[in-house]
Amino acid sequence: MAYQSENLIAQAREIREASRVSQRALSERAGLTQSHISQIESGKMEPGLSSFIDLTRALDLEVMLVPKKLVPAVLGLVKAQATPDMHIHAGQPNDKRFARAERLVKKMKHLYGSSADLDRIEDTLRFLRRVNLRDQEMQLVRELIARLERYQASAQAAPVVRDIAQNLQRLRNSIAHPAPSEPRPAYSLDDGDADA
Amino acid sequence: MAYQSENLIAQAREIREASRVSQRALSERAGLTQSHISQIESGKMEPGLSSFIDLTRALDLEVMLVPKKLVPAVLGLVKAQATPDMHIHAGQPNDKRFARAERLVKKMKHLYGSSADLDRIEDTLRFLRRVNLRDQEMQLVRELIARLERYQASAQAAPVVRDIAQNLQRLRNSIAHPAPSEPRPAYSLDDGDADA
DNA sequence: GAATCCAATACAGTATTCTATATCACAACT
DNA sequence: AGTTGTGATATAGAATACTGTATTGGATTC
Repeated sequence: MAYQSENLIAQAREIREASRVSQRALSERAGLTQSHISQIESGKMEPGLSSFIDLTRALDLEVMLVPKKLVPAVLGLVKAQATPDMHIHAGQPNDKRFARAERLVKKMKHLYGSSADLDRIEDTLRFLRRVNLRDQEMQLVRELIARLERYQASAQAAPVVRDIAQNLQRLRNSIAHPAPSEPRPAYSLDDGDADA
Repeated sequence: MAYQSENLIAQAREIREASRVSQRALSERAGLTQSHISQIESGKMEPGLSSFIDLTRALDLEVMLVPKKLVPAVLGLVKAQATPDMHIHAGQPNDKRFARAERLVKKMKHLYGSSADLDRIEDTLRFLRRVNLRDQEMQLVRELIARLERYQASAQAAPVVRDIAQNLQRLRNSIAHPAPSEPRPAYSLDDGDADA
């Protein structure tokens, strides 16, 4: 099931990982079991409010209620403080990034001939561009694009390109088919979409 | 009961009352039952995280994760903007609309058994919810949902459901596989995190 | 006094969380 | 090869969230 809470949970997970706390260590501090935390983080179960609070408190976080209107302000506040030595130049808006990436792919197709992998990348980029990506997801995309740029002219570009294509597609699938729980109907093929 | 969540819940209740929204009205917008809300507010039961989020979102609030250190700052920010008379738009935000629709589908699956069409609708809704829809597109979705609500119990629901599923899927495909490269309004709502 | 709208409460049934314990596969390091 | 730490998973059972529906008593307003 696609839950409304996945953002919050993903955030908590990121912070846990960033602070190098293992699920086990956290479980002791928060008073939950490791298995429980694993299932929550992997989206296999939806925590109760109090479990979630326990979890976040153990990470030195507070759950707060903020008027929608103020969300950007708070976000700014938190972000400013959170990464004092993180040099993520927030410069380029995502949209431009995608535009550049698509141009790059086009150029590669033109130079080295088109391939199934390049086609896949192009297609997936076009898709991802339209979606609201979480920071974490955007980060992944950024990395993949950077890698593509780095290896574009390399001799062994082929396997790298394939890997990038696979990663992008995986991300895409995780967004397009976010439901891990339903008994998958037989008609749903593993990879592509049912679209036609 | 006296749990960690007492505060948050009390806060939510205060805001509900300040906005003069009855439990019943809120229950409809949040997709919970009035009885449920009453028990939550009176501390007789601890809501799940997602129930709580549904609740707060219906009150135009966001649940956010804030480093303990920054809590006073955020508190100040929120309080400064304190609500002289906050009232809630009658217009349902899209998010709520989707939540309701998904809930409806779930109910239908439960009542009449799940079908390929219902699965498809569920899947597609989950997808569309994540995407930036243009006004025109959102309008279509709204109409389709309204139709689903109207026909949910009808005798000839089946063909209607199928038609709705088809329409939704077509919309989805047009987004996932845009024919030409198209610009999109880059608009990032509430997804924020402090990245590691 | 009747009619509303409100919140609280009850109750039956289902679905899910949550605990506790254990295991597995995969790393990294000795 | 063995040890250790990681996260993912399995299973079984107790607890409880959640739905739906319905009723209650209180406060209003006509």
